[in-house]
Amino acid sequence: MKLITRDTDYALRALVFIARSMDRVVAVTELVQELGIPRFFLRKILQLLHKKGLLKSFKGKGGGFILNRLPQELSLLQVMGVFQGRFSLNECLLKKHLCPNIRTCILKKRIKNIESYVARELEAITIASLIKKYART
Amino acid sequence: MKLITRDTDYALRALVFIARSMDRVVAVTELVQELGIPRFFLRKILQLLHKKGLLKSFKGKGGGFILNRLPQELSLLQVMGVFQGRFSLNECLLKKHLCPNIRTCILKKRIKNIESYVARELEAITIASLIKKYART
DNA sequence: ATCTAATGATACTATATTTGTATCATTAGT
DNA sequence: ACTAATGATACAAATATAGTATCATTAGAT
Ligand code: FES
Ligand code: FES
Repeated sequence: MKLITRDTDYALRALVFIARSMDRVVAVTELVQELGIPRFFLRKILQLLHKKGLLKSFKGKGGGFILNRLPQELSLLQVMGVFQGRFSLNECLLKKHLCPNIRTCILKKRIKNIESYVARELEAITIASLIKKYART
Repeated sequence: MKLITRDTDYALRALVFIARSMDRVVAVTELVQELGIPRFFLRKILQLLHKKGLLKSFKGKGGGFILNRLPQELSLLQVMGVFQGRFSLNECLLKKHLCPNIRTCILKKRIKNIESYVARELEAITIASLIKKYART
């Protein structure tokens, strides 16, 4: 089972490419050619990133997208948030019959700990950290 | 987005209940009454747990299930494995165009680290640790 | 032996999510 | 006016999740 869905994946790649293009406006056509993502699907993804404020868009001829955040403030966690909602393991594993001590439930605490660890790590994976470390072919 | 699906969830509750019943054979009917899980769905789940060797089953009148593992050697990770397959974030986020240094890819390493952390934690959540800490109502 | 209450195996159905397509309106550069 | 881009929105296909149903097999009880 995968934690990261395809749209998150595609979005991340597009964002990395756009970030590398600095302040140049990048059109969908270019991204499709570079990344090999189905055109209409990618458009929908970029439109959503725009609606959520992660991208700035320009309509009309010569239009396209640029980042609307600093690369160091744009994380994988945020991108996942856009397409997959908030990450969690599961609300409550042992319902009332099996786990009466809701206040002191240690299992719940352990689950929350895992969740926040993962969230922290995914937040640390920023676009900036990705464009720094990898050169283009 | 939830990491744990319903069948894993149900399976865990059933296993906890069965573990608490010690060496007594527990039938589906009893579990349905206690846990309020749809009968046929629960049957399918238990049959799969049996096929995967986590439960021992007894057919015929007075039949049912008992654990086929020591509670301290039966973890949430194993149960998830049965119903959801191996947990992973995503194979490779930035394919060859964006991430040419496959051998030294730091992103990949970070992702693997998150995965193995989560796996370790989920393995530490054993049935034994659950039946010890919570009394029945 | 027969009845009965349990699981084994397997196929089917329904619902939700993921993934992808298509169309028309709007905008802006030339 | 023409053209090349995104915005909004609806539609459709594929897959995964959740749940049902049926018949065969087994073993205890009488
Ligand atoms: S598992 Fe939900 S309160 Fe303990
Ligand atoms: S992300 Fe796949 S090799 Fe770097």
